[in-house]
Amino acid sequence: MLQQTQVGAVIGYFQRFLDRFPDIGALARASEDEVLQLWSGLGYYARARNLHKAARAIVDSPGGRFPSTAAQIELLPGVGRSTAAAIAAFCFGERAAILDGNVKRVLARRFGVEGFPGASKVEAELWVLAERLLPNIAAPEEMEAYTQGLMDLGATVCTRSAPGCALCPVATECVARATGRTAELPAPRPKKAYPTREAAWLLLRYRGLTVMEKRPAPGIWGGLWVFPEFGGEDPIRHCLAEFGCELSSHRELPLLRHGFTHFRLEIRPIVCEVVKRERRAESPGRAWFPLKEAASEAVPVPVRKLLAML
DNA sequence: CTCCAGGTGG
DNA sequence: CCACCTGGAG
Repeated sequence: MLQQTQVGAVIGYFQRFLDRFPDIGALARASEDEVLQLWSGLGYYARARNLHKAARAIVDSPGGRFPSTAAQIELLPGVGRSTAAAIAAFCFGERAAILDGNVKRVLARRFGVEGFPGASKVEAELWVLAERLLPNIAAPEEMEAYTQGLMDLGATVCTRSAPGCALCPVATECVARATGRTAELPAPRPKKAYPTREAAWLLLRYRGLTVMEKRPAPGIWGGLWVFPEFGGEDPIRHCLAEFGCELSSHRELPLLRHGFTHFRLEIRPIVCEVVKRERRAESPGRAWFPLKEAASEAVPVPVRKLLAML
């Protein structure tokens, strides 16, 4: 959950998640849809799908036990080099280097690493430094304090703005500090203009029900339920042809904007009042939900917002 | 409103 | 290299 997400946003999700899935077996036995329900609103839903897959992979593995080395842990879906190292260091005392966003900032400043962390060349340089800095431990227990200390240094002292250099244990050896460049290091992400996409969403209302469609994975909101999108001109004709629904009226709600990493989505919500629904087999991946319960399904934030307005 | 943080996988 | 989401800061 903490991959690409800050602690404050995670805590509530983490507690609800562990209440429902107290161990790997419980997670493995659950459906992907239920896992996504508990992840709904947290974003980056591939993490949830991967976590679920990882639980099943562990349960189905020969020993049925959680892998105990960084190299083995990294084979799990959704677990990369840094997360694998963090688990191995904290749980098994392995001498493995982590490199999360906070640590990258500490290293970039302390060693004066130029360039944007994320550029592959800079990334490689940071990994070399992270490995080289690992302490020569006498016992596995020592890895915890080192790893936690490094992460906390970045999270609480070597912060992005206004770092607390006066409190920093490595201030005297810090390149950024010595050259007065703590504000310039690490280099910011190169700016890039990103496009706006538009989408019209149909919010059908019929006897306290609404229809949603399951997005394919991978892709945006993969595995989540989203209002049907349509690109046509005429909601009345579209609803009849696609959903067998006769409308008495339809109205637009205010434009809803949602930002992604690489584009911005402008959602035009169209509330459609259905008076008559033709009986027909539901296509797979499309379902009617009671409006009152829809918000507890696996839905992304904009859908949640719109449900609150219905 | 805009900008930004934050790892993994393809 | 790019795709993937959201909330908080400014």
